[in-house]
Amino acid sequence: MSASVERQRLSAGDWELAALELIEEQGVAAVTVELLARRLGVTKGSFYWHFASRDALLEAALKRWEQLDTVGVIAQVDRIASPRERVVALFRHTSHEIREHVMFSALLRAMDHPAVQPVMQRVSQRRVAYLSAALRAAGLERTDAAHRAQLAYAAYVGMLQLIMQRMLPRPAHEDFEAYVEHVIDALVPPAS
Amino acid sequence: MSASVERQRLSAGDWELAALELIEEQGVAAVTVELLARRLGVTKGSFYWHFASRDALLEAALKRWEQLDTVGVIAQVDRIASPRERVVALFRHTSHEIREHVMFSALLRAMDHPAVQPVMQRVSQRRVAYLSAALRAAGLERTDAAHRAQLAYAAYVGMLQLIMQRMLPRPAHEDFEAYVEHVIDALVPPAS
DNA sequence: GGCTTACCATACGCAACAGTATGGAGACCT
DNA sequence: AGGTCTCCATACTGTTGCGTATGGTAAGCC
Repeated sequence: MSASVERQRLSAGDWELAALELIEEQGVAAVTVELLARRLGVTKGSFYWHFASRDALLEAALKRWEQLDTVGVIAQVDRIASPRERVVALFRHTSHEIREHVMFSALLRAMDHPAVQPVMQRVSQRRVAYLSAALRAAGLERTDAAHRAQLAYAAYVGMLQLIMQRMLPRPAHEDFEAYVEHVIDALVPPAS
Repeated sequence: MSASVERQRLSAGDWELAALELIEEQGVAAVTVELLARRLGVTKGSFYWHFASRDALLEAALKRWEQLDTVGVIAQVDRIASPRERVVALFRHTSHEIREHVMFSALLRAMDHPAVQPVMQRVSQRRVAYLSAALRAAGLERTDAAHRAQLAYAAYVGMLQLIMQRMLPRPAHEDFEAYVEHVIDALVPPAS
């Protein structure tokens, strides 16, 4: 089931990774100490040796996730020379990588939790700032780029919610492709 | 504090309204039987006379909310003759009414709950369908109108999340106004 | 004036979780 | 070989919140 099962002795990192897996599968609320312990084949006596509290685990796990996110998409797209193509590539890449969005959507549902909020805040502001800079490089002026970046990011977050939470029917593959092209057409400034 | 306080005998409707108030203030998770009873000046013995369970109350309250939502924005905007102006008015109205979004945002955070999901699904699909029809009347063809409606609604949902959950800094009034105009410019088709 | 109905109080049981106290077993040094 | 450190099991406490059982009281028939 999990890659980190079947070990005799655990480290704090093992608990963090198991927590991230569980968040991805069942959301933050499902991360209980005893369920995690069962999954790792130990009891909660072990957990409280590694962590002071459940919240301490969550913070550590989210810190780890934020680290991974920072070196994620941006690093891959950043080498594209043409500013406009860089933005387009960002949109397309975002639309096709499903896996990473599962985690993001799970965290989106847990914004109530005080440990989640600051992480999501930092991640979102970093992403919007990057997108805004890219749009400015692609020809928009400062405030337009900022507004367009917020609009695009809001559309991303919203569509993620709408589809993942089944508020809108999950579109067929080809229809979603057409939607993405529509979005690119509407939100990416034309080539200069 | 609440309008429904200071009554001797309660009806099921009083509990539903109190539940909606609580959801708006503190979210769905805060709706516990005993807290509600304290607010209404009674004990839980009363509650379980009116409702079979906490979930039954939630369903009844949400049903009531959905009713109110249906006759809400759409009815007010629908009388505007010009299709394009109707869409613009829809965008502007949505941007200025803050109060209603508080409830919507609270429900957005509770999509995990099985009673919330179908309500939000119906409401969202109804809104997207209306917006799509309006955009088509404003000159877009069928698939473009559908995609644009989804994009706009996703942007609404996403921006609501981003601001209400403090993932992005709450913009100054004038800056938000400029943002709304930017969105209208980007998403509403030009006058024919 | 008794009887029913509607609404509410009191006092439970129960399950889920967080967190604590304490001891034990193995690895590893010296 | 003895001691220490690390990791874990067991067995508790405490809280929160749902739901139930049962009795009480006021209002309205008859």
